[in-house]
Amino acid sequence: MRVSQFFLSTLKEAPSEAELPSHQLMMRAGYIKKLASGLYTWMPLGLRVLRKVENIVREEMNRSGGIELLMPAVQPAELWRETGRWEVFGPQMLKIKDRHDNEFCFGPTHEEVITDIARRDIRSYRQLPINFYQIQTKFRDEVRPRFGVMRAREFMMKDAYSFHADFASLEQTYRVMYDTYSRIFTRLGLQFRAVAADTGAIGGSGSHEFHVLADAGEDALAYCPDSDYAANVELAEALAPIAAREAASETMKNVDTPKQTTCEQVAELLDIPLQRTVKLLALIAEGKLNLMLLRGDHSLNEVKVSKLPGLADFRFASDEEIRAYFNCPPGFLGPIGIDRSKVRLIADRTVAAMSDFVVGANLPKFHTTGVNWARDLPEPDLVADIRNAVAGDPSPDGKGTLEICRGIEVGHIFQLRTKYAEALKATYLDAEGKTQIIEMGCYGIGVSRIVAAAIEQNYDKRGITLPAAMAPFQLVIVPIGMGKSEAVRAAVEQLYADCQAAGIEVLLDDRDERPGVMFADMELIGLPHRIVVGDRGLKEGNVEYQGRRDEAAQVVALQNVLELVKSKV
RNA sequence: CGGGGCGUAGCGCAGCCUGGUAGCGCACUUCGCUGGGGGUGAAGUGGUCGGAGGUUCGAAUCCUCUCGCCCCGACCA
Repeated sequence: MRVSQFFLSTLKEAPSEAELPSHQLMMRAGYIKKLASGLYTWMPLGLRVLRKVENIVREEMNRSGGIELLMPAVQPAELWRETGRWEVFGPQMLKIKDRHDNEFCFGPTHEEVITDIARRDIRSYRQLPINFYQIQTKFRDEVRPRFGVMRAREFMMKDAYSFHADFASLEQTYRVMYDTYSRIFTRLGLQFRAVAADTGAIGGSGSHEFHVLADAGEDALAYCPDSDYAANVELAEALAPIAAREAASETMKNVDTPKQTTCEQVAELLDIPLQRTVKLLALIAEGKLNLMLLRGDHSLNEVKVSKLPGLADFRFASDEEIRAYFNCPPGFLGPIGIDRSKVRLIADRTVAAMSDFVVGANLPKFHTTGVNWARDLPEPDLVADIRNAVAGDPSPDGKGTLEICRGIEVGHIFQLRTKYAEALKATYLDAEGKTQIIEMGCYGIGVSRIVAAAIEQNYDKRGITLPAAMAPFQLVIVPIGMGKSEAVRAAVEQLYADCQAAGIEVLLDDRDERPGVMFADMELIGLPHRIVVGDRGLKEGNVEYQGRRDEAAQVVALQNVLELVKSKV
């Protein structure tokens, strides 16, 4: 491709709305253009990258026995009412009406449609297992779209759905998909991690997320460097870091904390580590008050809390409710001397193992120090894992301590079991001629998000440094003074033709711009290899080669450069 | 949904407080010089100042409403 016949639109300054490096660079490099909030055009250059990702995903899916099809983006409401998700999915689903006033949605996902296909066309166990997939535009009306195509409303997704006669078959395909996803992200050249995930509302027995590792990631991941344990912190089990409760050594006393309402402030005033304080959170569930006790430096995990008995539909108590129950403002709440017949005390495992701790006195402007379980207050009504795991916690597999890193979720695989098949009555006849419910799995990859995530992981001060597998072109030829030097022109034209003949995706910057302009543009858009041809080197029969991530260029004989590039791409 | 901020040329911004008929940098067009890291000179193109209504002799500027965009938060005491 010649730049003069392509469409480049680079910017020196990023639009002010872009915050993340990947978003800024995608805008500056002219990969994408925004149409409206969460809606982006993939410009020619960006589309080439998107297609690279798409093709790798397709190749690997096909290699693993996936069968591609394409379902409609617009789906009838009727189908969603059958599974009850028309209401459940909520405002994230874009609902539309046709001219006859019939209701539809722009598909946020395709379990209903694919299961409808399965119930119509799958009749026998002989047709199972089967794994359908598609690569298609989805629409989810996000509360807050942000970071460009990272969290857009309209996005490209690969979604696969497998159907099985029994759970063992589902588990087998699930493992195949796990391996397929690992191969896809490896081929793309990304640093990633597969983590155990919460199955959430979708249900089912198994689920893994695939994350591209990046500081800007919206998810926190807990992993053990000494083993293969890895989980989303939402799910990671938090063990008590303290082996056993130590004996009480301090006497309990109230201290003045006139303005100190947070653990941080109290710890600072008393000049003690935050790890010796305990904070209380008042939750209301089933009309009852629950006090959650967490160490001062820990944070509540709402997913874990909602799984405790009687707390499925909890909410945080309001200030007014707290005052009514405790006759004390929030910030000074304490567990001592409260009516335990009305309030349930739920302690995190860590808190249950603490001694001589500091907690609110349940008295305005006072905290209590030297508090000990049993001696000063009855043991908790329930000891449970209610916090987010933190770095330094013991790994749940007992093989070391946890580290925390951040990731961008780019893939998610689920064992759906029979949830949708039951609702939509998707059945088959087994070998005995008996009707059975079909087992299902589903497997998603955020194709467009991968592009943003990859750039988030691969950029420098000059621009994008995408892995070769995703780069829009493999090689750029930059001629210096092409318009003036016939020797340069002849050399680059020959080289360009030779590269094309060799099957290299080559871009020729034939704009006859000043060198700095061309270098800057080509570095910005992220091409892995560059050959510079100028009169200066050509006199000696030389050109320059430089990899996008190389410190400096190397001089190469013109006659050898094609071989060099062939060995690199 | 709550809070904050911003809408002026393709992009980045100034002007608004204190009303007087719109400006800067980049980009773009033409010509010249230049020619290995976003060079330079000259001459240009491009904006109903997000929209509607109001106040005023006069509104980008003041008032009201509205639309859009961005950020933070969504109960962690």
